[in-house]
Amino acid sequence: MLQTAIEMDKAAVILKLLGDKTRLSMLKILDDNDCCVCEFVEIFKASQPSISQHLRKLRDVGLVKEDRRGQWIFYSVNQNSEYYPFIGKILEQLPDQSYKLKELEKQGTRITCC
Amino acid sequence: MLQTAIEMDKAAVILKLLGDKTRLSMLKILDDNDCCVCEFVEIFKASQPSISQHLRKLRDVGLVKEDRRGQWIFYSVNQNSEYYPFIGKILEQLPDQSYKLKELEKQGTRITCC
DNA sequence: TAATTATATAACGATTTGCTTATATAATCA
DNA sequence: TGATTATATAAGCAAATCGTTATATAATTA
Repeated sequence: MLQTAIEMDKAAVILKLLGDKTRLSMLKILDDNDCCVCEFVEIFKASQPSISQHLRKLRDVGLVKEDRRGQWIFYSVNQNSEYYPFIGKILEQLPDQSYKLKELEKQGTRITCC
Repeated sequence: MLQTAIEMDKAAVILKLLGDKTRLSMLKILDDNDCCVCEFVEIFKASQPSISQHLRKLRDVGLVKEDRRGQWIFYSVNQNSEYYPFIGKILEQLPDQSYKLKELEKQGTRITCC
């Protein structure tokens, strides 16, 4: 094995977090783009608190970080996370989700909002 | 991407299954060895029904298969599963668990039982 | 054939999870 | 400054999860 293996316990915690459709898609999207909460609300047709709570879980283990820009808070993948190499190998096996952001742009929802 | 990406929904289901310390360790062990239920009971210091139920979940999605040999039922990773490439990339990042089987052998628990 | 061993399954309870509603905070705009 | 917009958080509830105990089934052994 090239890099140090992740501990079994920690791996299970991270995988459980990824074991939710919304959070998994979020991470896949964030791997390529910064994104704010209201965009996720639009993309997943979910409530704002629901999205916020998912993001909090990802942030609590350091997988994503937040960055306030004026009124908005943008989230991005934390590439310095000790888990980044681990989840990277998972995310790269998932289908590209960039069409979801393109849809927002088409709707004008991306620009209007953020 | 070289191989076809796994669907997002299916990936989340599989990751949730792997998001349990016992099941994750089981799969890592099974990736290298066949193993019977009583060995897992010994390895994880868990009850027999608990182990059986974990194995059932893995079997229900086709990640493992069973093979009765007399009194015992041996489990192994199902390499024909459509998810095998996906979980393979995860398992290869986990620390080797073969010492757990070696401990059983030292105790004589492996031979006695299976 | 009766007792034992290995495993599966069902029923139940405690805990966790993920959503909802309600409310608080922070930034912007009129 | 007051209203609006974006976000976070708390409380409560329903569903899912995971272990336990009890029991059933299948193979083996005495």
